[in-house]
Amino acid sequence: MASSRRQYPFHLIEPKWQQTWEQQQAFRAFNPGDSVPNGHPFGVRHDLSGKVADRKVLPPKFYILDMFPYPSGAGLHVGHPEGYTATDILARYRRAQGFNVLHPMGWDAFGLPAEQYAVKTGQHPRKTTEENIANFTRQIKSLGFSYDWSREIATTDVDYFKWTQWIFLKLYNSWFNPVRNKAEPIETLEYPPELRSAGVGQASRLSQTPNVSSEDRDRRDACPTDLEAARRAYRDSKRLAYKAMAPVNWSPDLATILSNEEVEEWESKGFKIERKQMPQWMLRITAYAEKLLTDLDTIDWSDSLKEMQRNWIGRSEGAEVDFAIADCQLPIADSKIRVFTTRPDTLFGATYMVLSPEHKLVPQITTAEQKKAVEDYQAYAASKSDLERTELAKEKTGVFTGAYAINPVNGEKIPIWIADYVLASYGTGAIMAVPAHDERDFEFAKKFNLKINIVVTPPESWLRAHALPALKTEALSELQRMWSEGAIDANNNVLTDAFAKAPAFCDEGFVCNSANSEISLDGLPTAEAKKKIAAWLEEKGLGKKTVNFKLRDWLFSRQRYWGEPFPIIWKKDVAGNLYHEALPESALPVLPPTLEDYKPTPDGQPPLARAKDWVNLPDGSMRETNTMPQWAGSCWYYLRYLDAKNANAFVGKEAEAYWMGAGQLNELNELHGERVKSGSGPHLTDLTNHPFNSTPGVDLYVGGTEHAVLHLLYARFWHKVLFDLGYVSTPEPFFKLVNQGLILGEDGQKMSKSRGNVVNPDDILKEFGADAFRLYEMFMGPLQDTKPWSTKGVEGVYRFLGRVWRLFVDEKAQTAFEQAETTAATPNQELLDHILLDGAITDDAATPAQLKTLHACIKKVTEDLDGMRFNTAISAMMEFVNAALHWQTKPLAVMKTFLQLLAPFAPHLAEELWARLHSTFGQRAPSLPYGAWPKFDPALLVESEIEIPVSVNGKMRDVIKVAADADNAALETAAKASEKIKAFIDGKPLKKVIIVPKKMVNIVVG
RNA sequence: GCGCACGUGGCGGAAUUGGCAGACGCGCCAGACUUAGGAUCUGGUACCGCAAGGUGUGAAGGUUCAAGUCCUUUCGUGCGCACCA
Repeated sequence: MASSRRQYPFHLIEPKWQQTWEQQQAFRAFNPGDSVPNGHPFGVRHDLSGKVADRKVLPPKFYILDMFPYPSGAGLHVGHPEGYTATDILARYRRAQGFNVLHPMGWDAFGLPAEQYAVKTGQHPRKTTEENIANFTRQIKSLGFSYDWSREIATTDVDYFKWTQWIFLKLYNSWFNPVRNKAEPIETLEYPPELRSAGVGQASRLSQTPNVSSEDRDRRDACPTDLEAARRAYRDSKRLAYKAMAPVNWSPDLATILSNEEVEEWESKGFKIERKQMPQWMLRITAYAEKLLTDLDTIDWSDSLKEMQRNWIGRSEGAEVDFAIADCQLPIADSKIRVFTTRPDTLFGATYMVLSPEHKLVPQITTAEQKKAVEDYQAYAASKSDLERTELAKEKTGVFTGAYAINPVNGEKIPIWIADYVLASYGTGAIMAVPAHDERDFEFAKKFNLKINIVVTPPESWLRAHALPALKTEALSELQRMWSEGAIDANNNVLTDAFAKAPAFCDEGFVCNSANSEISLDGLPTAEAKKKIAAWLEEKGLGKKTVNFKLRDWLFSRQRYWGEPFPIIWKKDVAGNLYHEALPESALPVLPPTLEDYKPTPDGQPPLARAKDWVNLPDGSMRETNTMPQWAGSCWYYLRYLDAKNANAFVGKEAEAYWMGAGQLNELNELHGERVKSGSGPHLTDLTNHPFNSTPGVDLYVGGTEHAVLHLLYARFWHKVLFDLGYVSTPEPFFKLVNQGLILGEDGQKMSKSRGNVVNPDDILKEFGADAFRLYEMFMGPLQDTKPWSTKGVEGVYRFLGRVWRLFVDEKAQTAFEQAETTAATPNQELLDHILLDGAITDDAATPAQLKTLHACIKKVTEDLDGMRFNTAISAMMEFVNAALHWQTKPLAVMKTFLQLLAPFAPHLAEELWARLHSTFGQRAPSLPYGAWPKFDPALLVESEIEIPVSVNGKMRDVIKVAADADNAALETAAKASEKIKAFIDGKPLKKVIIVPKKMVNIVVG
C-alpha cells in the first residue's frame, strides 16, 4: 500500500541509472597497463579513451575502502549503508576531482554460522554462503554505490584463498631476525654452534642457550634424536607460523578453539568456553609488538582507536630479576625463579613471592607437607575459566608451597606462594610481591598475614590524607619517619595502626629502607631508583631491564570445516616422530574435501579428519586437518582488490606500487604539473591537500569499531611481514581510518530483534528510495557518532529531494506523468518522458545574488567533504534549494553546477535531472560522475556591505551595516551612531573600544 | 579501578582559529490552497516576560574587552580495558 504520494519517481529513476552505470562499467578503476575502452567516461575525462593507461599517464590514485561484510543470513542492516554511503560519496567526490578512484567491495565469507547450518542440515556451507552473498549483493546494488564490481572478491573463492594459503607459506617459511628487526626467509636463520656440525645428542643443550626463551623450551616436547631433527626443531621454533602446545579457549559446544579476542563474543552468546592445553598453530605476532605500537604514530586513526590497540599490545618497561630458591635440591638451571616487575625500585620491599598455579616449578619446590594443599589449589584454579577468574576476583585466594626464595638485595628468606591472581601467560608467570606498594599484593598479604615492608615514602599530601589520622602528628618529618617505620615495627606479621588503616601507596615517591652493604637507594625518587637498581642487578648477573607485552601470539588454528585448509603435511622421521612440512607453492590451492557430515569426529578430531582419502596421501604423509580462522581472509583482502584477477601473484607488483604507493607527490607534480596548470587534470589544490608524501596504503578505510583490535591488528601484522619480505611497499596498510558510529533504534536502544526496533533497509528503500536512504544516513549526524534512527528524519530528507525535483520539473508535466503512471499496467521507465523541465530554467546569465548563493554552497560542500562532515554539507544544499525555489529565473549553468554538488549524495536523482537538463537544451550530456568538481570563486562571495555585531561590555546590542572595507575608525563611528548602542553608553565613561575588522565591535564603558 | 571520547532547545544536531549560540532537519503552533490531507506552500518556534528587557551550552570557580570554545575542580553519559605485576 502506498501510504502517501511519492515525492518524485525514484522507483523508475533509481533502477534506470543503476542499469546504465553497470552497462557502462562506469566505476571500473583502471590499473597501470589496462586498456581504457573507447568512450569510457574515465578515459574521456583523462584523455585516455581507447589508450593503454600506463603508469605515467594515469592520474593520481585514491583508494577508498569499506570493511567488507560477513554475508549473514539476516541480510544488510542499517549500519552497513552508513559507512558505505560515506565512502561512496567520497569516492564520487574524488572521482570528480580527477583522481583514479579505487572503491571495491567483497565478502568476508568464511564463518561459523554457515558451518553450523551445515552440521544441522547437511547443506554445504558454500551453498549457504553463496545464497547470502547473492542477497547482500542485491541489497548493496540497490543503493547505487559506485563500486568497481569487476574486482569483487569473496574470501571463500578458491582463487582467493589459494593466496591466503600462499601468504601462510610465507609466514611459515620466515623468521623474525632480531638483529635486523624484520622478518626474513627461514634460510637466513643460522643454527646455534652446537647444531652447526654433527653431534648427536647435543641438542639437549639447547635448553641452556641464553636467548632461547622458556616458551621455546616448552615447545620441544620430544628430545631430538639426531642432528637433522634437532635442526628442524630449532627452525620450527623460530618460524613466524609455528606449532605449539598452548593454553587454548576450547568450546565444547562449538567443538573448536577460539582466539583470545573471540572469547568474549561467543561467551556472551551463551557458549561454554574452557581453558585447555592443546597443540595449535600460532602466528608470532609478538615479534611485531614494538612495531605495531610505534607505527601507530605514523597513521591517521582516532585517538580512541589507537589507544585500544596500545592497550591490547600492552607494553610495559621493567626488569627481570632472579630469586634463588632457598635450600634448593634442584639442578642448577632450575634453582632460581625469574620474575618480571615494573617496580624494581621496590625490590627491598619484596617480602614474599607468588607463582601462577600453572608455573612449571610448582611441583618441584612444593614441600611434602604442602603437597596436598597445593595440588588441590591447582585443580581448583584449572576448573575456572578466565571469565570466572576475573568475576570471582573480589577475594584473593592462594596457598603456601612450603618453599622459600632469597631476596637478592637483602638475603631475606621469603615464602613462595601460588595464587591465581598471578597469570601464567604474562611476564614470567611469577612475581615478587611488594605488599606495601601494590594493591593486589597488599590485599593478599593482609588476608594471609604476610610481612609488609615499606620502601617508598609518599608525598606529603598523600601521607596527610591517608596516614595522619592514625599517626597523630602534624610535623612532616615526623610523619615520614613514623610512616617508614610503620611496617617494620610490625613484628613481621602484625600491622601498626597507622598502616592497617592506610591503603597501599602505589605511586611514585622517594625510596626508603632500601640499602645493603653494596648499594643504597634511600632518598632517590622512583625513576632514579629504577635505573640504579637495574644497573646493579645487571652488574651482579641477577637481572636485567626488559620490556613486556600483554600481546600474545595469535592462535591461528580452528577445528572447523569452513575455513582455509593449511598447506601443511605431516611426516614421520626415522625415529617415528611426527614433523610438519610445508607444501610447495605449486600444490596450492589446497581444497577442502567433500564431506557428508560436517561434525567433528567422535574422537574429537576436526571435521576434515573425516575425509580419510583426503588426509592420507599416497606417500604416507598426512594432511593437517585444522583450518585457518575467519580473520585470515580479511588480513589481506585490501591487497587482492588491487589486482583481483591476477592468477600469478597475490597482487601484481605494478598494481601494488600504484595503488598503495607512498611518496607520490613529487612524481605527480612532475607528471601532472602541466595538466594541472592547464586545468585538464586534477586541481593543484586537490593534489597538495592530499598528503601523498605521508600516505602509505589505503587512503581511507571506514568501518565499525568492533574491529579495533582484531582485524585491524592482524591485518597490520600480516602487512608488516609482507613489507619486510618485500612484497608490499608500505609498512602500514591503512593510512587513514574512520570508525562509523553505531546506529541505535528509534527508542535510543541498540537495535535488536528482541526489542522489535530493527529497521530493515529494504523497507526504507521501498518507501523512500535509495537516494533518500543514503542522504538520511549522512544527515543523521557526524559519521563517527552513535545516533538513534528516526524514520521521521528520513521523511525530512525525502521531502528535500522532492523539493529538488520540483525545483527542476514543470508542475503540469508532473501531473501528466502521475496520471500516466496510474493508468500504466506496469511501471516503466518510458513514463519518465512525460517529465518536462520547469520553464523558469533558462540559458540566461546568473545574477550576482544567484552566483553568491551557488558559490557559498560549493564552498561549504567542498570543505565539508574534505572534512567528512556530510551532515553539514547536506544542510548547505538544503539552504541552496530553499533559496533557489524562490528564484524567478533559474539559470541553466547554476542548476547544472548544483547537480554536480548533489551527485555524490543522491546520484540517481542528480543523473536523471542532469540528463533532462541537457536534452531539453539540445546538449549532449557529459558524464556526471566524471565531470570536473565545481570550484568556488571567492570573488563572488565578497560583499560590498556587511553586517557587524556591536556589543557593549561584551553583550550583543545591535547589528550595524557598514561597507565591507570600512576601517576601524569608520566602524567605531558607525557603532556609536546606533540609537540602540547610544542608549547603553550615553552618560557612561568610555573605557575601551575593541574592533576586530570585518567581525565585531565591542564598546567597554564604566 | 584505569584509559579514551563526550555533555548545547521537546528531538537529531550546527557554531573553521575565543567574536551575533541554536544553522539544517524533525516535531509542534498558526495560516494558505483544497471535497479531503499523513501532499504542497507561507509564517512562527531556546527559556521567562504584554513589552522594554532579563536568563541561558551538565554544575561551580577562573582567564579575557569577549568563553559552548581556553584553564581548574566537580557531576553525569558512552566506549574500551580490567588481578597484565
